[in-house]
Amino acid sequence: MTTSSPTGRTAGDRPRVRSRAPRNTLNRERVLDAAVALLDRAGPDAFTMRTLAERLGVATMAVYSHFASKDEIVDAVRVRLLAEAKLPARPAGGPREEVRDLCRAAYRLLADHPSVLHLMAARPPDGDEFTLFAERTLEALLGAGLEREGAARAYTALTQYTVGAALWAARRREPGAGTRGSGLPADRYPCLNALAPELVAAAREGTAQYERGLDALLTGLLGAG
Amino acid sequence: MTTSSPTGRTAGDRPRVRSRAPRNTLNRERVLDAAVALLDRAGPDAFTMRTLAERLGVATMAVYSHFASKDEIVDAVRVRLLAEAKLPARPAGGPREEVRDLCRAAYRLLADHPSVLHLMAARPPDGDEFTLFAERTLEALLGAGLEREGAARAYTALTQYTVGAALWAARRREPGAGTRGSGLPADRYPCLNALAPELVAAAREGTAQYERGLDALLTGLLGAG
DNA sequence: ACCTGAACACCGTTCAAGT
DNA sequence: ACCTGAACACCGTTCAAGT
Repeated sequence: MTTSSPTGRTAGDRPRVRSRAPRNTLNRERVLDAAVALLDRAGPDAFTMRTLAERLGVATMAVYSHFASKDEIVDAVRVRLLAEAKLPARPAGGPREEVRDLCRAAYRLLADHPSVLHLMAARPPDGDEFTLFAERTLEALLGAGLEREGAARAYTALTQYTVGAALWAARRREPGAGTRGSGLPADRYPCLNALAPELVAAAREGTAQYERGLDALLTGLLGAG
Repeated sequence: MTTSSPTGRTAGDRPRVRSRAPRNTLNRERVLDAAVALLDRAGPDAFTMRTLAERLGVATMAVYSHFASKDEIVDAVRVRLLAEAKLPARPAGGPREEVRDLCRAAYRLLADHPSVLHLMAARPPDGDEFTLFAERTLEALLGAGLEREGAARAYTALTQYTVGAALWAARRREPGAGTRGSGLPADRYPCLNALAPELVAAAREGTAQYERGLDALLTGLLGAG
């Protein structure tokens, strides 16, 4: 990836020496690109103003010329990724299928970008940035026959379930997870022991597990359509 | 709260001066008590080894005589609170009611202790410490007629929904939340605008909203019992 | 064995200074 | 206007020392 440096710097013993960066290397766009990449690749713990600046090849404080604080960057990342979410085209199947496809798209976004997940868990979207998804979901719920309060409740429940499921799946994907079920006294916890393989499978599955639960929730909310 | 100090220290200008604490002031129990209190009262961001030690009236490093790291304390807090969770007595109503009551108890625990919520979101329980809740829920799901795989999937979906809903409710309870719905172009987002009051109400409700969604999910999972 | 204070390697952010 | 480096007030944790 590292082609010959345009600055012609010799690969000396103190590579940290950075001659002053060109006047307009940075802008909000470039900062956000690097932020998303860093967040997705290294996780929220490694998302640091110092390493972010390092990836950008610039001094730490240069970033503060474009964002007032780390929180402002985090907010902007969330807005960008939610805006990027590709919502499905309106399906032919009717309102129930549309709700299902919209939720699947939201789940996929969260599963693909663990960073957004973390950001959503820390501060659930409460308006402007989530508008398109919310609008179309509410429209479909109303189209499915729910009255106003029922549609609002159904939308909330669907979003809560989607975030919870994505969070679960993301954590299961991390290093030390998965090898459990042992160490439980079989006489005290017979069901847990008997169903250990199925539980591990359900936890490992992610998408398939989510979609089964989603169908159940939709059935409960909309009827057995 | 501050009664006269047993050490007879004069209320001088440097209250930070702490004469050596008695030999056995600390133990794991006392550390965990203070940790839970601090976590619940001040939130995860304020949960610091330094302030924890301060609450205990002891030097920061004293805590490390009983726990190897901050993570170990966090794990122990999670285990303790999950163990403390009061599960409901077996109801007369049958398996569906038992599942519902177990989930409500789990939601109440998470809602009452935002700290556990944060800890669960960061690392969902994967075995030993969650055993009793899992065992009884799985037993009831099998009793409701689900086969092994169906029970495991249902348990997973219920837990995911419960964590997601509690997370949502907890964040809604924080300072700047609630006053939204304005600023949206009504022609682009007609449903969102029309349902704004209902959405705010659903988000604000917490428990009632959770229980409606739970009933829907149970209906979808178990049939219209 | 248990508690302490100084110190180390981090972190986000302020500030005065460079161009 | 934009970028830089030193500095400040934090953080978790190591270490040598006290009792």
